[in-house]
Amino acid sequence: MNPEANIKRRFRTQELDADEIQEPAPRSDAAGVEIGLNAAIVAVIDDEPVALVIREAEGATGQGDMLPFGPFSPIAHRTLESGLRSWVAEQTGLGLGYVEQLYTFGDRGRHAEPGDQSLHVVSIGYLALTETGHARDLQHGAWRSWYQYFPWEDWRKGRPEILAAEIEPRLRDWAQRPALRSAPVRPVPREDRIRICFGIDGGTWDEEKVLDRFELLYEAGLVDEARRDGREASSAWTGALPRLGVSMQFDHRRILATAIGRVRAKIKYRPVIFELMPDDFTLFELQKTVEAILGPHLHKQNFRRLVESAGLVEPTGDVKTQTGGRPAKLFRFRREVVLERPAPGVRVKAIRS
Amino acid sequence: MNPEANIKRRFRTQELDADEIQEPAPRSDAAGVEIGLNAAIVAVIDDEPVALVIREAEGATGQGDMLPFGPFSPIAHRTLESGLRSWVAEQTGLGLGYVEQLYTFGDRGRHAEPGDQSLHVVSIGYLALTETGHARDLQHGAWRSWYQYFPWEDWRKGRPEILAAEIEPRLRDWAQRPALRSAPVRPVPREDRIRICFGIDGGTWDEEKVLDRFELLYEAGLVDEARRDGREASSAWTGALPRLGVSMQFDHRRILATAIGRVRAKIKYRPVIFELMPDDFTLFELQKTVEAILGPHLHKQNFRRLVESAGLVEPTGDVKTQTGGRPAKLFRFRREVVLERPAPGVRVKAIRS
DNA sequence: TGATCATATACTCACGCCGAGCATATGAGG
DNA sequence: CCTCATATGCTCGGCGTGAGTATATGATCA
Repeated sequence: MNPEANIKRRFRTQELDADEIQEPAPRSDAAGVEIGLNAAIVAVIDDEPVALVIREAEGATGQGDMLPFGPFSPIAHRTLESGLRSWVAEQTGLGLGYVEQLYTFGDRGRHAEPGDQSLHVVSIGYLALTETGHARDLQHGAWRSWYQYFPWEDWRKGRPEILAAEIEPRLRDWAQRPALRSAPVRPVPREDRIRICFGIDGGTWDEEKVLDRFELLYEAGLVDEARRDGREASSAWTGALPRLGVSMQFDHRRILATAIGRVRAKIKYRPVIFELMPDDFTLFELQKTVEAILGPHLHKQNFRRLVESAGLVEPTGDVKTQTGGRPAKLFRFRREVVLERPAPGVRVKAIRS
Repeated sequence: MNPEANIKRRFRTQELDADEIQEPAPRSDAAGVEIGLNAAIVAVIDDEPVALVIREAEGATGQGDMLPFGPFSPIAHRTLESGLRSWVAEQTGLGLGYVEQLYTFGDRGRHAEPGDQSLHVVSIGYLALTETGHARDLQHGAWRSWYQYFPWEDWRKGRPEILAAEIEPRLRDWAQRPALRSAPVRPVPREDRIRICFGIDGGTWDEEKVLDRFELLYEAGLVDEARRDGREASSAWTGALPRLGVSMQFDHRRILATAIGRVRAKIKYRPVIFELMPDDFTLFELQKTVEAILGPHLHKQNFRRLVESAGLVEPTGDVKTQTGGRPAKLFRFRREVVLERPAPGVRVKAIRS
């Protein structure tokens, strides 16, 4: 049995995803699939969470920022990850440290430039974390706050106004309109999806659902990428739509959303936060970095107790003065924790026989 | 700036992964990358966790079982996931329900048939969960206990003997030998990796680290796939190596390992376990299914309390007799929970301003 | 120089989750 | 009808964690 010699068209099984993407007629052939490697590189600079973007010159053909990316070449690249590192090094001058694969996007139309709907690119998104010190080595590109692309995710000053002012009314309007081509077996009502994603009507805001929120806005035609991809805008708001965040080229904003959600989730069960920290830091600086990633404020004393009792840090012996008050003890990451604890806090804990 | 018109060979940045794969000379050109869609389809039949495999006829060219898979065709397939569903339907007759992307594997040599080391295939692995009832609709292929491929993961009867008898001594031997080509910046000593992955010397067994354990065995040359891919076997044991689990073709065992780890992790924070259950079930049947996935036994009363108090199930009103004792109440999954709770149990909880 | 303030650090308490054991209900099978 | 196996219900104790209060120490400025 050799399935590779057996490419033919076949019937569509029922689709479970509630996706309504328009389908342009494909033009390229089966072999013409290109693999794009995309890097969402995250750092925290001056307590601001930032992503590394390549900014398009004004008036250029494309529209908006891009993430560093390039095609995967099986000749030049030993692995997918090394290919990514090469592209990032070439395009930005940055040598990556921590790198983690996020997701592979392959929907039609998502990664399409205007006028060329048939380019079939499968995007493999990666998350990279960079220490603030290294972040300043940048040669090309720019660090840009990720809240410029997702203003509704910025809860540092309380609930963002854009939610009640712009997003929620338009989403409610969209929820009233009939779904066009969705054929999920058991569709989740739009009202419920909105409530879950945006935590309204008694729901709670889950800071990890960054991608879900962006995809909902995309489906509702409320972000520029949706209109660019040919999705019709909400009829009631056509022409009067404000830009919900700064858009990006291709599906890069989706990849960045995936990255933000992943970081926010991961720092809770893996010590990846230290990938963003310099070698020595105060506990308050650490907390500020965590808050930059997660959003809302944390309880200071409990944060301190948590971090110390978990054995995540150890004091260096030095202190940092000029903090505006009592000098703060400096700490460093205890790398040995990963050798000691398996993974802090699992839910259903098993009992040993 | 157009990175796509800029494919050329570039220097290698430092590699952070501790990988020592041999690198055959590439033969295909840059455009010849094929995308393989692979499905790890999981079910629980008679309290046994099983995966759907295509069994190779005896004496055929390849060696070992395969997961259902096929190449992605941008013409025939609207999305990656619909392509996967098509391939599975064709090869097994099974219509998939819950499907989730796992990981994209792209290392050289991993997905290579003997004698053709230059085939460049990027494998996108998927996890699918199938209810026991649907599982019997199978037309081609076979359900096979996943512990046949990973006997060291089977802790239902206590710690598997194969660990102390076969695996640990060989791993300790491997740890003593010098690393050949690894060039990580901050290498984790082999002893520590073994201790973390297999929970020996005071470590704890983490049932989610299925992939880490398999990759360690691969690196140590202790699984058949490693030898097939050209990795030299442990010198001290050459010729006397027992097979550690049943091997699979290509990198399918690695994908299955990823799938097992993902299911084990995911049932702890998402109600995916019900994708494996029939509509009506007793709480003990539910517990048995969870235990089939996770391994060790759970505390019965606490499991019951957890499931009920979380609002995950509701009684149907019926009972199931002939259970050998008092008839058990039948329950069904309360789908509304996903509309109510965001995600049970996050670690660092944020306080509202 | 000393008063004042801001920050760092320490201690305490209470609630709730969860591991663990005991007790009771109910029907099957001999 | 007795016995057993399983289902179901209840309770206790420890620990994690949210949250408040108290103290230490140095910067800043009148």
